[in-house]
Amino acid sequence: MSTPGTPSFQPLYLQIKALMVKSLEAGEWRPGEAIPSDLELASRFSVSQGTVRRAIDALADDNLVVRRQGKGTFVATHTEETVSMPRFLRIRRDDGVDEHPGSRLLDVRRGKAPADVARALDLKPGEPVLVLTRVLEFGGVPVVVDEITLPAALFRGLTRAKYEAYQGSMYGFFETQFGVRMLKARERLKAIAADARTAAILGVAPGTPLLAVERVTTTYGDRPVEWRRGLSTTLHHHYLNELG
Amino acid sequence: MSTPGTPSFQPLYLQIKALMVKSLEAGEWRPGEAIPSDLELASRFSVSQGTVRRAIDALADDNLVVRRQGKGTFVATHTEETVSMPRFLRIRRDDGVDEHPGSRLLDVRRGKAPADVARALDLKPGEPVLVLTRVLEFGGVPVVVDEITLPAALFRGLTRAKYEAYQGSMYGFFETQFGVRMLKARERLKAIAADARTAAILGVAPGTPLLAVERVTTTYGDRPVEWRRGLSTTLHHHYLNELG
DNA sequence: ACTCATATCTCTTATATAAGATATAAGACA
DNA sequence: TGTCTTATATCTTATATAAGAGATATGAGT
Repeated sequence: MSTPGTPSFQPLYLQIKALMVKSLEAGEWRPGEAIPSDLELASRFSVSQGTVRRAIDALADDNLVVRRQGKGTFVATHTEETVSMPRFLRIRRDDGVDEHPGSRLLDVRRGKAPADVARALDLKPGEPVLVLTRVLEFGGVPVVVDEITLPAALFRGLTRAKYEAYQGSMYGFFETQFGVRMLKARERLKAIAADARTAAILGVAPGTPLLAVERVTTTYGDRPVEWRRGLSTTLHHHYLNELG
Repeated sequence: MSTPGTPSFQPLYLQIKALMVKSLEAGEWRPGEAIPSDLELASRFSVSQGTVRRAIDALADDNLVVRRQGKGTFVATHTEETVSMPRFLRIRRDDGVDEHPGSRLLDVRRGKAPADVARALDLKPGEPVLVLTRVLEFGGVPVVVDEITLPAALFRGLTRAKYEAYQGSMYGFFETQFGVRMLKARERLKAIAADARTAAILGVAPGTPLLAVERVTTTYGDRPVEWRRGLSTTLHHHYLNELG
């Protein structure tokens, strides 16, 4: 019988995985780069190739690395998402066309974390944050208004000009410019009535039902590093979710 | 160079997996039962135990089977969800309490598939369907109104009385009474204004923003077998989604 | 209650082989 | 000589096998 609370037996390959996560977190292997080969890692950790493989499989399951046969295993990155669909974006066109939306930054300002956001971000209420407001446009039509709150301490030097100079996705920007890697997210969806300002941006009548998506995004160790709230018209778009 | 269209190389363990899916689909191994042990399967398919393991791992990833160390590998079932949260239900209370909602059936009627539903279910427009209407209640408070459309051919003999006699989740009912196993689902979420009837059921004002969840549920071979549309108040509840 | 045997899944190692990617050497040819 | 093509070697990950030890659950016997 195992005492509740006692950490149950952890297989070797998960221990190896944990070591590798540390290397990733410490930046020993950087996004986009290849990590050492199976055999190198096997000798480094003094385990068999098969055990290293299982550890890497687990990392690949968590989307921390990507394996490419014949080439190597690469640290996952948000900077290669410009071609495909951003990994965390679930809004789609109703007609099924897989369009990559454009992003338009409306505003960057500093502020203090309100109580609820502070709780979600593990900050003390009133700690300095950055608040970005942006619009996602499908085919030039505004569909989503995002309000993105970031702990100022992690994103020192983020300005509107800096973001606009960057070519690529927002998470790619965070990753390359601030070393903050967005790994997981938890979203809570609600339906709300459009306020006047959002309605104006989205070109709908105030009071129109909008899809509200509140997201807490985390990095290594499930540490929350982003809080955002997106409001979407769902006249010609929807939020897609696959249950498996 | 591989000719486009040529089926690319398929590893042995995936072939074994496919064979096992056939056995599951054919009902050789029934929901809740144990499948043969690793070693038995290895000898049956004339491959090593390791290869069988990988095949079973793949089945477990797809939620088709569940492994229990020391006991065996069991065919996944919806009939054991009464204790835990139903696997496909994402509506949660805002206060974080993990409550299992109650289900109240309002109506069962037969009808003909309208064009859009027919398309989603791979039926011809006008083919006979069953339409169930039910309410999900959290702590006795109605939160979701579901309209569930089923191909009549697959659910012959489904009546209100029969469902109410069954103790357990709806998918458990479908599984045990009709042999239809719900494996995957694809949901499209929108925000809409409450119509008069739904508003009355949910106890909100007509026009209140509701979360609309359209679901197409599939069984083996990605064959669609259920279409449903749920309308939820999101005053004290939300739809939870983890992105990973 | 306790121990023990046994059947199960789980993990680790070791060894081969296959398949994809890439660089380099060798040869054909103008 | 210079360039193109082909063959070869050598990386990489991917797959398969076999054998042994560990962990968990169950039931039989004491």
